[in-house]
Amino acid sequence: MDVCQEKILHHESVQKAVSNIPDMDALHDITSIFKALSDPNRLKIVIALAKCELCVCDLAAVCRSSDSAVSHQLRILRNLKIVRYRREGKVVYYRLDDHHVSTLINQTLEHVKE
Amino acid sequence: MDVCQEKILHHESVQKAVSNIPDMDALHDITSIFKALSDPNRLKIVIALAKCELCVCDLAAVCRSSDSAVSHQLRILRNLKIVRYRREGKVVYYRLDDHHVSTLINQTLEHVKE
DNA sequence: TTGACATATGAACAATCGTTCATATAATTG
DNA sequence: CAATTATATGAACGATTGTTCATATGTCAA
Repeated sequence: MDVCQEKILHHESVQKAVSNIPDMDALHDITSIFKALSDPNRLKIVIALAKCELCVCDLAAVCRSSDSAVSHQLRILRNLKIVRYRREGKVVYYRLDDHHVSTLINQTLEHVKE
Repeated sequence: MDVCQEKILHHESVQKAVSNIPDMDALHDITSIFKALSDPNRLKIVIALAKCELCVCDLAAVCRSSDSAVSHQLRILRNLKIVRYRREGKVVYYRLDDHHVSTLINQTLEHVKE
């Protein structure tokens, strides 16, 4: 696949567009967040946690999904630093970590309400 | 899979969280947008189009990808009403359609710059 | 220590995704 | 008309995803 000599119809516009594209690392960070929020159950989890902290079985109830499935999804959200957790005895409580995600979610919910 | 009688530790919090979860249709709409933006090439396309309209081969250059691949991605964005297009002779110009997506993208780019 | 409970995790599987390649369509040019 | 250019699309393929099931870990209570 050779894409270096690609034909371009509007060089100036392309150059301007390219200069506005974030670097690979930033791009990866953004798409990771969007991918995390593109699964219905993960989105439900994040929306739920935007209100208050909840434990795993609470979140399973919110998602109407199994504890195991939710735990798997929480690991993904944890790895992306979207959620934090604290253990209290047998129960593990999750809450949102990144405030960017909170505002992103709240803005999105506002848009949907329109 | 029986999830109706799921154990719940914090009934009140769960109830509050559930009442805040958008209905299935809205949920599907939101996750579709996020999924669209979770692919690096589609994100590049949308970021590029946030600045000005571009034709398919311009976008292929921006993504450093093939015309065909970009065309496939544009169809997805078209179906989600994220982009619009207009034909001018042989050339098809794309631009962002939904202003929600524009603001979402611009806000996200702002966050990344922090 | 044993049992019960809450959560985590690895393997496996079907389903979905994004690309490539070949081909089709649409518009322009000669 | 035929040739060329720009874009679209269907089929096929490997890669990734989200779930389930079985099992492991961690904590408490008896």
